[in-house]
Amino acid sequence: MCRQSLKEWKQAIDANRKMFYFKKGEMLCYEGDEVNGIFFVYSGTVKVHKKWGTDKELIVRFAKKGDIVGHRGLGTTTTFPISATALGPVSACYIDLQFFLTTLKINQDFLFQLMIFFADELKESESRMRNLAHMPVKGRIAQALINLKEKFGCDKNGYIDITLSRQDMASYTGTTYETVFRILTEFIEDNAIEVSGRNIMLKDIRKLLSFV
DNA sequence: TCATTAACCTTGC
DNA sequence: GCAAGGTTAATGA
Repeated sequence: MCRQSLKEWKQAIDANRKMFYFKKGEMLCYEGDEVNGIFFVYSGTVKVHKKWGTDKELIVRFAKKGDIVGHRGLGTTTTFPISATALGPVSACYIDLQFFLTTLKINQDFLFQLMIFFADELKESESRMRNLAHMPVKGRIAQALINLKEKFGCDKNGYIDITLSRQDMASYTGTTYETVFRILTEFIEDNAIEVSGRNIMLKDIRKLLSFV
């Protein structure tokens, strides 16, 4: 996006946006809800998840600052195919769908950026689907840890800059929390990672990659 | 601040 | 994967 169009876009957003603040555990949108707009995450982390069977959930992806949530309602369906839950305090900006669609028609650069975003997301989604289907659990968890580190980076102590419960890890990797716990223990014994509470530090990425 | 409760973690089977 | 027991976090008085 060029400077000018970004500036115009931001000004337009300021005129149309509504800021929303969510506490930990609060939901931005519910699967099946009518789509009236989309969210831009301003701060905090959001998990995007989907019901899987009757009571299981699968975490599709994590959205952080600057990411879009709810854009998949843009297609021919008029309801959200996913739910989104705040993992911590989140501020998000809600853009009216009509305004968003109008902007897409007018702002070519923005349209282009969005297309790139969709392409990247599709690529990641396809690779995750393949992994869930063919990779052993250990490989999936190793891959998930590497992905999370790439996406969220590390805090000042070297731990991955996202706090996930074992439950969330399990939902993200398509397994149960007991399995997550046991495999994390194996990784610790292998000296591949270090765990402090819910924080995880990757110590030996090459070792992790050997399971992928 | 403390007690109660709920959610989450860990472990053995 | 299930269930039990322990731990931590959240809530309300």
